[in-house]
Amino acid sequence: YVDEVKQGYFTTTQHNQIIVPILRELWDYLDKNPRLEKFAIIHKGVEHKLGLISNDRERVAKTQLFPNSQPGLLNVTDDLFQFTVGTKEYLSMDMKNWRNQKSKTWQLPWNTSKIIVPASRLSNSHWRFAALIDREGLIVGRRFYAIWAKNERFSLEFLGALLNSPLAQAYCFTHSFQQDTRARIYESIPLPHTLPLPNNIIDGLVKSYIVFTANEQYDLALQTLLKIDAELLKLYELPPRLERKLLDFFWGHKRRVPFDFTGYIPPSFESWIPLHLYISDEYQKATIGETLDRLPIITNKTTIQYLKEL
DNA sequence: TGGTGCACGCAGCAGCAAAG
DNA sequence: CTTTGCTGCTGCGTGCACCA
Repeated sequence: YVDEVKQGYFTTTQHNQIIVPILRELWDYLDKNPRLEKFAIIHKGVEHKLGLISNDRERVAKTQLFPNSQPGLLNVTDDLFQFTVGTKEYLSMDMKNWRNQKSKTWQLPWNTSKIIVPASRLSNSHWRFAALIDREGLIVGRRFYAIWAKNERFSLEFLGALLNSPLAQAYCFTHSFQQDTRARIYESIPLPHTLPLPNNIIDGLVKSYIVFTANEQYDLALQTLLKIDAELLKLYELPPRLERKLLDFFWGHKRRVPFDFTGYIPPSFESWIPLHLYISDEYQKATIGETLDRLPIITNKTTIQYLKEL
């Protein structure tokens, strides 16, 4: 007998089960790409004294500003979405509440701009988490990680688009089996070989998306979000077949956004057209509502079920 | 300069709770 | 029962002091 795959093809879980990650072909294709850790530094949020959160949460977090406090996030809320968050709290900076007096996490530059991602998964679906762009200088508790860009040329809008993209989300889904997404999983998200310059098209689209969602213009927000994903995927230069496989991975899964988003190109649409061509073509001709009416009807249930199970 | 041991702070595990 | 999310706790890796 001859071994047909190398041992490295497999990954082990914490229970020593041997598994083959989903979308293995895609991750192999991106194996030589730079990883997030090369361009960004990630830290866990601050930690309070043992028992303090359970017994006296009011002492560390209030809904109103109070002396020696800073706006921030302590727990995940229902209105935490990709790019945006509704509910914010004010966290006490009082050293008496610190888990460790010498902790460096409290000294981090919280009042600077950064990306915030949750420490635990937000859903069991293929959309695992939501990345926020924080320009307010929020301080976060240990249920979150903060991500600072190492390079000035690396815009926060691009970083946010990258983390919220189907590629990063699929990567975390297929590489993490725990309740929590570990820092090293976020750090190892593959990046495109060539990064865009500041003020690129993605930056503008992300800024527009945030405005549209704030104004509850969800049709425009959905169109913009599709464009963000399309522009970002273009940078990876994936073979159309692989890009399509990645997008189909999300068909039927609810995305963490304040409107309905459950898929890209219907699986019954059989040609391997890249997303940017698919939406640009549709976008020229019609509004998104009309587009949805004109989408091909899914007829082959076996095919759909097969794609869902991939 | 390199080797060793130790202290400490954080990452992540175990287990709980709430909600459906 | 499952899903989602949280906190208490602790093993371990990092970094530093000390020594040759």
